[in-house]
Amino acid sequence: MNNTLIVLIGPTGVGKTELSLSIAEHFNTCIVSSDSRQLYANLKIGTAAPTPMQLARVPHHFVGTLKLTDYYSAAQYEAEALSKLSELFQQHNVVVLTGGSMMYVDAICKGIDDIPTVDKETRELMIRRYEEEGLEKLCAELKLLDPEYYKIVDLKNPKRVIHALEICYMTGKTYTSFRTRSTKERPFRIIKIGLTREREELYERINRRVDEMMKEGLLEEAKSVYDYKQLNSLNTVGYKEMFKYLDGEWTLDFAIEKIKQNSRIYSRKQMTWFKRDAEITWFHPDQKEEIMTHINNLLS
RNA sequence: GGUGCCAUAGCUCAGUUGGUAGAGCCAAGGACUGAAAAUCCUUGUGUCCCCGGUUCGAUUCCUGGUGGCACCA
Repeated sequence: MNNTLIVLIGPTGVGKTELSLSIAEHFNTCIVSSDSRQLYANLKIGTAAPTPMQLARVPHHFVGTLKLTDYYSAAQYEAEALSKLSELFQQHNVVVLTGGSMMYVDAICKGIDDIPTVDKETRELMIRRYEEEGLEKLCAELKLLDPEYYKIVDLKNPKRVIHALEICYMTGKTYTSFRTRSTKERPFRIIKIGLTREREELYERINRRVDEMMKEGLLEEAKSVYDYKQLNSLNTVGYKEMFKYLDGEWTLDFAIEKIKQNSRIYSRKQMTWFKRDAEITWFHPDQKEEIMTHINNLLS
């Protein structure tokens, strides 16, 4: 029997965690998380990370393993998660992967190009140049250094332009030369299950979950990491809004509304990404029977 | 009760020297390969409060009404 990775995806708040536990328990296996924020140990409440009780039910990987100050990226995740998977497949025929970080999921399923990691100095320099010289100047530079990528890159998106330039400067080669955009072969079979709900139903769940987070102490959690608020790990829905409140810019009620709103927007962005993936078979989270039948049909 | 001001997109408002209107927010759609819960892009027909009047033509000017706000009683 082939090793199989069951990939459970869907927008935030749809109900991935609970279903992933059921499936993992059914196959007596473990869960690999694909969530770029649940990775951080100090962001439990605001990222709706699995609770201690849930963690006790099924072994999880890549949950709460990072410090807020750690640098991390989708590529690092790809390497570490693949290595972890090959280890897990020695014990299990089936492993469950779940999470909402679209690029992390794709990094595992399709792989991403082998591009050097940008060092701290280069990134800081480029961010400073962006702030001092402006985006247009950097675009003009990219046009000279990598005309091919210049033609297709979103010239209004600073992160894309900056990253391409970082690679050009660090390697002396064009960013294009690293961009193969090819899909990598994986030594396991992948079954993609998408979870979805009616828009209204999903929004209600998201709104309710934010209220729950507040009751569980999201504000206290945000206070506890306030000193790190400028870090990328805290450029996260749930925390950035609480910081606005703590800084006196927003009222608490307004900040809570913004968390709900930004979570709703995030869920739509996730759906936009997942919609174009033809390999996903979609279900409502309540269709547990149908999902298990679907998986078992593919496994047999 | 009197006087003044206001009434335009789901919300906050701009504007039309009279030729039926546009910003921000919201919302929706999209992009996405080492910062991704990030970052970026696209999308605006609405009884211009209601009834009359003036006018070739009124959301715009005028009478009256309704609602809101302020001040005076």
